[in-house]
Amino acid sequence: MRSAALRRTTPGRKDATHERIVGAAARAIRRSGYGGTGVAEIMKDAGLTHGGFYAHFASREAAEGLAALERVAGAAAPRRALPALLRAYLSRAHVEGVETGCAVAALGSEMPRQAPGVRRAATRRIKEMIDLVARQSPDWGRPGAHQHALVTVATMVGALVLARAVDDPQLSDAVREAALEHLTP
Amino acid sequence: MRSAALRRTTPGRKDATHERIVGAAARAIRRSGYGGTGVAEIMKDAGLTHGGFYAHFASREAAEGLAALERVAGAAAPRRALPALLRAYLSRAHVEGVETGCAVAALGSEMPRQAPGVRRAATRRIKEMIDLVARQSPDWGRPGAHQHALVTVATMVGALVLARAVDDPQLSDAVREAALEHLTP
DNA sequence: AAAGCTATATGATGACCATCATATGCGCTC
DNA sequence: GAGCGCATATGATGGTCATCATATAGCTTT
Repeated sequence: MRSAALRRTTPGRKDATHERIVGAAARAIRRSGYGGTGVAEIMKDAGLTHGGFYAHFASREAAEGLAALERVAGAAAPRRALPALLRAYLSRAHVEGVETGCAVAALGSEMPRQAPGVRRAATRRIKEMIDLVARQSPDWGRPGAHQHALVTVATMVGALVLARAVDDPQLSDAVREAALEHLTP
Repeated sequence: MRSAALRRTTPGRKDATHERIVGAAARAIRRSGYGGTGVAEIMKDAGLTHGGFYAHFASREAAEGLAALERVAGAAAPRRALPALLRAYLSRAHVEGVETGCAVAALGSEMPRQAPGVRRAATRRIKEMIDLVARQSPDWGRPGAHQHALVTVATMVGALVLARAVDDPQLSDAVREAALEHLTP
């Protein structure tokens, strides 16, 4: 059906498809939420059909646990300094790019009702995000630096959630910009 | 079936039931999310059965739009001064009381994919929350006060979302307390 | 106190979805 | 270059859920 992209049995190719499915699941879940994402949607996103899903995962839940572990653009990517990270995190592009952006903001309020495995993965991601911010903070090492990172992350996530939730573009921009100015000295 | 609570046709009683259903829907939605809340769950919460739902609402979506408008404890309630409001909002009780707490934190990351009516209602709630904080801020009226309120609300919501998302009680408390100390001077 | 109006209950229907059994067809091996 | 093994596709099945048609029962009016 597809041309060259779809070798069938070459050793190691299954793993590639597997990762493609996980990536598609991560995107679909951020787009449609945990409950709203069906197996069919995930597989269509990966360019496959729903039946083949179970050659890779035991159940939908298993896949969602993994997908939560998927690399999170906003949380893990940039090694730049804090101001640049903040500008990227609080950019209009990130507000509009729910599907590929920070999963903590996209799924945060759904976490309390997720399966334990999913919550564990989310907790790990959140800790990574806090550590990332803490290490890039100017007073890294001083007392209170960790607390300060907690607050910074809370403000980042809260501002992104609000800027996305609201259907008023002016308010959305105002939230982003107020948070950005507050956080960048 | 029930004893005295269930008069059938007394004028005005339908409205009371109606409000009971809206309240039940608001709780159920905060508990189970927008997609995860079924008509049966809402009606059971209201002490009725699923069929009667359609005597009150045209569809599930219609009810959900209304439920989003429902008064939100954390967002609309207290007229006290800012520090008291913050202590309540960032209390452990509020972290644990998803069902009756702030709907913005409980549903924020689900908002981008909701129906227009729901988003409009959410936007109004968020604006009310911002105004509430702005009015109670000590520098109410001075330039920048509104921007400052935006940041305060973002930090409040973000901290609550994170404290609830995480499955590590210590981290949950740390986020709450760091945000609280940062916001109360 | 009987009849009628109307709020709620019961049960049916059709859609959607996760899961699984089985079919198909691509490359690798000989 | 023919057959075989394995990844993916197809189609079936059972469960869940929203919606609706119809049944029931309590208040109200006379």
